[in-house]
Amino acid sequence: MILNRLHSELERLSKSERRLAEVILADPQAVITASTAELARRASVSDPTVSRLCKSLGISGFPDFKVQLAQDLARNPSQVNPVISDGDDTRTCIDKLINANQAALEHLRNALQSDQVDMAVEALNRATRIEIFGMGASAAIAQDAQHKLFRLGTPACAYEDNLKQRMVAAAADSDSLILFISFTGETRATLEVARIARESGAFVLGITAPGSPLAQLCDITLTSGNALEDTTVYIPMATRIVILSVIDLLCTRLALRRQPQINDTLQKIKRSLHATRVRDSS
Amino acid sequence: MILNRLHSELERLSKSERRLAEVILADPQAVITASTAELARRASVSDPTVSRLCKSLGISGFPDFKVQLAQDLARNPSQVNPVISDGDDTRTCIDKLINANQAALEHLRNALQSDQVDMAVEALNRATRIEIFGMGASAAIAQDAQHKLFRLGTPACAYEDNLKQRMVAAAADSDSLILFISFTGETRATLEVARIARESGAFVLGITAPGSPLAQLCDITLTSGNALEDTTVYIPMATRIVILSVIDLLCTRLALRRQPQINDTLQKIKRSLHATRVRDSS
DNA sequence: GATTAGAATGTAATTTAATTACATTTTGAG
DNA sequence: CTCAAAATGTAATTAAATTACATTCTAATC
Repeated sequence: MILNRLHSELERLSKSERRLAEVILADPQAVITASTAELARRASVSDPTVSRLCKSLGISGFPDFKVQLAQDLARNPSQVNPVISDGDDTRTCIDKLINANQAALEHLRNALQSDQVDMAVEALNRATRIEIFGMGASAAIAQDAQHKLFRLGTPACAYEDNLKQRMVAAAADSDSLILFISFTGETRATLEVARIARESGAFVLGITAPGSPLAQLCDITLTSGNALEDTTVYIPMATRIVILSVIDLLCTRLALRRQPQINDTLQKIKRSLHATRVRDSS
Repeated sequence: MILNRLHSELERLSKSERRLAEVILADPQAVITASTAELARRASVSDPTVSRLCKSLGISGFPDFKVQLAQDLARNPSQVNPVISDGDDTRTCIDKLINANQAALEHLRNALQSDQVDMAVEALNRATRIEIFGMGASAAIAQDAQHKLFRLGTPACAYEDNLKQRMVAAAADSDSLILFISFTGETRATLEVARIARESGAFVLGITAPGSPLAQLCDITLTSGNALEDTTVYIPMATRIVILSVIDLLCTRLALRRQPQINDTLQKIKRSLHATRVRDSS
């Protein structure tokens, strides 16, 4: 999302460039039909400033900028200011929230690397036992993951309690896979458990912030959507949706991977999940 | 849709223009980064032909054409069949899954009625105690809801166990609000608990299928996204995202409602949730 | 089958838009 | 207060797109 980047980099920009950015943010729709000169005039800056701003965003030039912006606007039609403010009525809140969540998913689309996903699925497939660790807000997600994974044939269990996590991590072996769910990947307690997990020889899979201390300890890391934090559209919920979607993807791939012989595997998944939904009432 | 028009008017066009149109249709994505000259060369026609084609479509010129095309492509993300099938590679899976989830949110945007939301928030605000009931897959969601709600000042507790739910429902009074999370709203066990809840005089709020037996027992019902089931893009995960988003919306509104005196309430929410995320490690 | 009007297309010129190069101004450190 | 570095604007240049015009093709008529 170009507009998000513009907003989050407002600080970084110089006076004229910021003025320009503000004009763009104020009415993005108008930009896609404008020329360099028009836009420059509207922001009371010179033409080259427009080019420069594009360059500083890593875009080759203004025409390209327009095209990218057009695409973004098409995806998020109601690009209202994504930050919820006090005076917003309920309808506005609904729209902003949904926009933010959709944007989060769009972010995920780009952030996910299919080879990483493949490797994670391969590891999940090999494991004879799957342990899932999530604390605080991630505990609910871990529980959700357990629900999905253990239906796919491998014993899976979620642990919220740090002490239990330690014990489970210590008891794990190379047949185990331990899935860490941690938004920031910086919690001390979680890091210690991860170290224990490594020593035990288990495969360590992280859904966390790439580059974080926790990620360093993982065999494979998939994004927790932490990059969304820098974004104006950041809403705590958004990252949860990102993590849930990642887990969903892993389960879907694993299911496909495990039953390649049956042509319409997905029907099976669907049916099984459908049954789930009805029987135990989701 | 420019591409559709291009396709349907192929007949009408002259030889060179048709050749050009075919090249565009063959790889529209490539067009939005190309220049007139590039595109002309690829179709073995002259530069002006490109301009002419745009004009004959009623578009002012090639740059405008590119912008419109970019928007179209962004809106129809590669027209993939949304149902995941056996042969799909990982990338396709990712795209389909994200598309489905985005569509689910779009559905929610239309399904949510702001007056219903307002009434639910009002009820949440009045309650001195909030109980949250979810079974099976909804248990994780209930836990998540507890996490969010109890930070807003009212004691909130999630129960997965049906027996505990019965006891809590029986013990509730008119100061209590009981939130039922049930995708279908048809589970017998849940219905019985709901009846007990009504008798106790508690306010009964349901996130479930409108019109379902459970919904009949609720004072207010918000959608669980059940209508998505009928849709081709239906993916189990999608409804979970719908329910989570509904809960998120309720919490956001409640937070705004409770602290109207402070101008930038959201900053507070943000900060509080930010703190949450860091402190207890999400 | 030749001739010619009209459409289609390409070539070259022109215009327009965008970017680069350079000069001037502003900003902030010492 | 001075100076260096950054920021910004002006003017020149380049690149892109379009228009004007010439040529070629098409097909209808004699």
